[in-house]
Amino acid sequence: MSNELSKSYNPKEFEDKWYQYWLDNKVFSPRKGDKGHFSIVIPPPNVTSILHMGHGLNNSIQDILIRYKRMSGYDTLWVPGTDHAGIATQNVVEKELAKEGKKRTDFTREEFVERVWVTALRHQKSIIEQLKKMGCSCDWDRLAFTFDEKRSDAVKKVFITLFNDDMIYKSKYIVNWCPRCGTALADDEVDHTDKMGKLWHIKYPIKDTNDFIVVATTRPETMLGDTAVAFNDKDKRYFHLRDKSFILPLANREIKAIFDGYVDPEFGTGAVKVTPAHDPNDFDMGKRHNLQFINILTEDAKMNENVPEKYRGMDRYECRKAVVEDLESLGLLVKTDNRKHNVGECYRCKTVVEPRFSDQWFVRMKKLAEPALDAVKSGKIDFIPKRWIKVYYNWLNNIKDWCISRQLWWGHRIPVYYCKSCGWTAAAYDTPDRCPDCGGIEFSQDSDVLDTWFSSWLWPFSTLGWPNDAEDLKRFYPTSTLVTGPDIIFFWVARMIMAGLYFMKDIPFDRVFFTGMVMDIQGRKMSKSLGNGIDPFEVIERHGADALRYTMVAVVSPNQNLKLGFPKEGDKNAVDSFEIGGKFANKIWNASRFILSSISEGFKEIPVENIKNRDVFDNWILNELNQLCRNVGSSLDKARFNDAARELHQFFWDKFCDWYIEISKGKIFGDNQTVKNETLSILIYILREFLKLLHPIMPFITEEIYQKLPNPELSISIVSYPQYTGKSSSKDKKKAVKFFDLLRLIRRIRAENSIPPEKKVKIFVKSADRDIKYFCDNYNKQILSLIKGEEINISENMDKPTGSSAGSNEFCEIYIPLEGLIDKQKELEKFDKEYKKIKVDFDKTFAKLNNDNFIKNAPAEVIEKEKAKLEEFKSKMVKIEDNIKLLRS
RNA sequence: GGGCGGUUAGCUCAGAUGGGAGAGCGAUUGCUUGACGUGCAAUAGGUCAGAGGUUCGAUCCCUCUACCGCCCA
Repeated sequence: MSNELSKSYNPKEFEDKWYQYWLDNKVFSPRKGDKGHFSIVIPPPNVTSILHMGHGLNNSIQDILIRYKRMSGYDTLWVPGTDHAGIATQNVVEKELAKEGKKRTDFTREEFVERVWVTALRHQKSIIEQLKKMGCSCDWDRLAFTFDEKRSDAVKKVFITLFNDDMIYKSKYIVNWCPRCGTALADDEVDHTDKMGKLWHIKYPIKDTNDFIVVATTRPETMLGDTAVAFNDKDKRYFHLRDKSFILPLANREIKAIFDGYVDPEFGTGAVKVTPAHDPNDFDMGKRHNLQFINILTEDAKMNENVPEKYRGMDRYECRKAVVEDLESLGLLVKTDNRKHNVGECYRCKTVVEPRFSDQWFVRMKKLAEPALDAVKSGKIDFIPKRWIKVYYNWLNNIKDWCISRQLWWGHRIPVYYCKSCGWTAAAYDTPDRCPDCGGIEFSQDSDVLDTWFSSWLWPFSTLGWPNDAEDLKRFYPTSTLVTGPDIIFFWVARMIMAGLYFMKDIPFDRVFFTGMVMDIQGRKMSKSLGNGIDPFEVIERHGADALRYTMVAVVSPNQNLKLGFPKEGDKNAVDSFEIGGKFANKIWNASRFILSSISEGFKEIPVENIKNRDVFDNWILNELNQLCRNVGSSLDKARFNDAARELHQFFWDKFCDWYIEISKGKIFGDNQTVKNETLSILIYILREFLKLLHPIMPFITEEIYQKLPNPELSISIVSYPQYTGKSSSKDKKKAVKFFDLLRLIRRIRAENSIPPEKKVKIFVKSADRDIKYFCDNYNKQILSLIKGEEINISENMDKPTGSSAGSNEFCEIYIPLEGLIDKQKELEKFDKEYKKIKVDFDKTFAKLNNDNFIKNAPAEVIEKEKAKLEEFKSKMVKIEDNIKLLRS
């Protein structure tokens, strides 16, 4: 038959083919249904480079949700897109230019931006290809970019609205400044790490005395910008200095003493130098005490004209060295300690940030934060895992205004215009025609651009057509689940909730699923500098996209980061985490191959409900499938992806392949044509339903096989997801398990006695159990083939044949005559060990049941269960005792 | 300094509402078994970090300690 599968699983042969097929048949387009909508907006990957493993995980999960909901009959939309990533992308291009020996400033702003566009679009193209390779079922007709025309309109609209609502203001403020990027950074764009540094203790002479005060600092060069020395306002030790001033060494300026609650009297001498233009705390004190703000650094962190001539033009670290040397030669350096202190670094380029006093734009956050807090507190938005809620609360409760201006070229230009004649300022879509104040006609636009997050916080509605009254907006907003990393809970998640509530008057999504972070096998973050990243596309190359997807979802746990290993070319010892998925795919492939190859010409599938003569195993596997439908569905509903993956794996491998297919062989290779057709029909049915259940996780292999089964529909992607029928019977389950236990017991005896496989053995079963007897009589052929037996005899009463090895379980005893091959001593040891093991359990249960308090307090059903356990242990023990007696006699 | 997580088999991790410790990988042993050696069968391996407490009963709840990680100042 033409429907046979090729000999081995080779995903390359069909993955691309099916993706194209899905596109051609518009499988990913929304379909109106009666179940309402389910929509996801992709966390837009940065166009700084191609995708990494974090994206692999994140997008696999989104696709699983989308495909699951699509099959479940929802009107489903997954909006794809990318992020222009202001600083990051500009940095990438600047690095490219540096390789050519050029700088950004060698170009005009327009030329440079043009150049960034080229890079951005190139990366966007790769990202889209990669998402397709992974099988992501995005609706590509709705592709968005945070910096495209539609999103730019949304950004302008939002800025202008907030500006007019007095929610945006411009102010001189001390911001985190990255001297390499030449721009301000938001608080959360600064990474803080503890680093070993030095604490210098410096003498500041007190004016008109021979006395001095000692201050300590980790950044001595900033002293050139000092404008005060501060003490705690309750520190009596220094009250006598209240009206004194100090001579600032090196600069020889006079600075005054201030008293402020901020100063910790326990720290050092209790005296602190104050540099209002270069330290955020000092900035606050400077404002409180009306100090002078002296900026001593240029934009690239060199000393400027406000320091003594000697130091001008020096880099901040060079200057630090010079200052320390000079202080030392003047005898003003008291001592130098080693000290751990906290250093802020630019999250994009790792340069140490410098607090800088400058003009910046801010959004007032308080008013936005409150409803955002309520949305989560009231449960309108749910977080998975829940613990992130606390982190979210904590941030919103301590919210600070958001610095949104960036001194970059790549980004949304701030839509603020200044009248060149009178300074009149307004936010507008385009350059105003005429100044309403002075009638002037010349304007300049603010040169700064907006923080990237100022466009991404609009993503859930800007992608659906806002600010237009778009159809998509009505149909898909609010979106359903957001899948993202907890590292951007402040940057992005919280702000999207604020923007949604402010502009749409509704939450942007009702559930946020936070993924774990992808780590290398040693538990370190994957990073370019460590070179420990795994390229998802190398994994696809080796194992296929299905294996990648399955593995990540199987390995992930809702609370935990995930560790993944993947050997580089030629490295044979390294762990390959993705084998899990590869092996599973291979198993599915081969089992399917077996089933398909058993279909002969002219076979007609019989609907399962029409098969009347189902046996114990048919009923058992159908019931297991029904349970599987329930478990997988509920796991996916709860976003417990690893549970779903495990359940599917267990069902298919341990139940379907190991038992059902094996047992069915006896039937499909038998003479009874009706039994053969019916069994094959059940095999096909189970396989097909399983493929549907698995499809959201492994879309390609499931489509490939599904299409080869009889009567496929257009695509497995759009058939209904199998549902739990509500009915389940455990009757045949108990019987089937009894059968499996019987075979396991026989196999164990064989294995323990190292009986060679070619040796066919006679088996004697002593049992009064009706089911056991039934199986021995009716499944003789299957049993003998599954355990390599010659014949099987069953009787309620029999003596143990001499020279036989024995084993027992709750329901039966098994004897296998071995004609003197058995080692009596070994046999005794085996029973002894087994007996001791059960005895421990027995004693525990026995003690429990003899504890009055237990009987008095424990629920009846628990007591019943314990009693049943006791009986079970007892019966096992008796059987083992009998065997021991026989051996000894 | 404040907060949040983690500590379960050699490794990676599961273990809803407390009631007989699990999976995958790895290890050991034996297998060209009518699809699969990316396989089959069997076996071994755990004071559930430590110490208290609550309870008839604790891997699970509470307190403290140790170590590891993350976030915020």
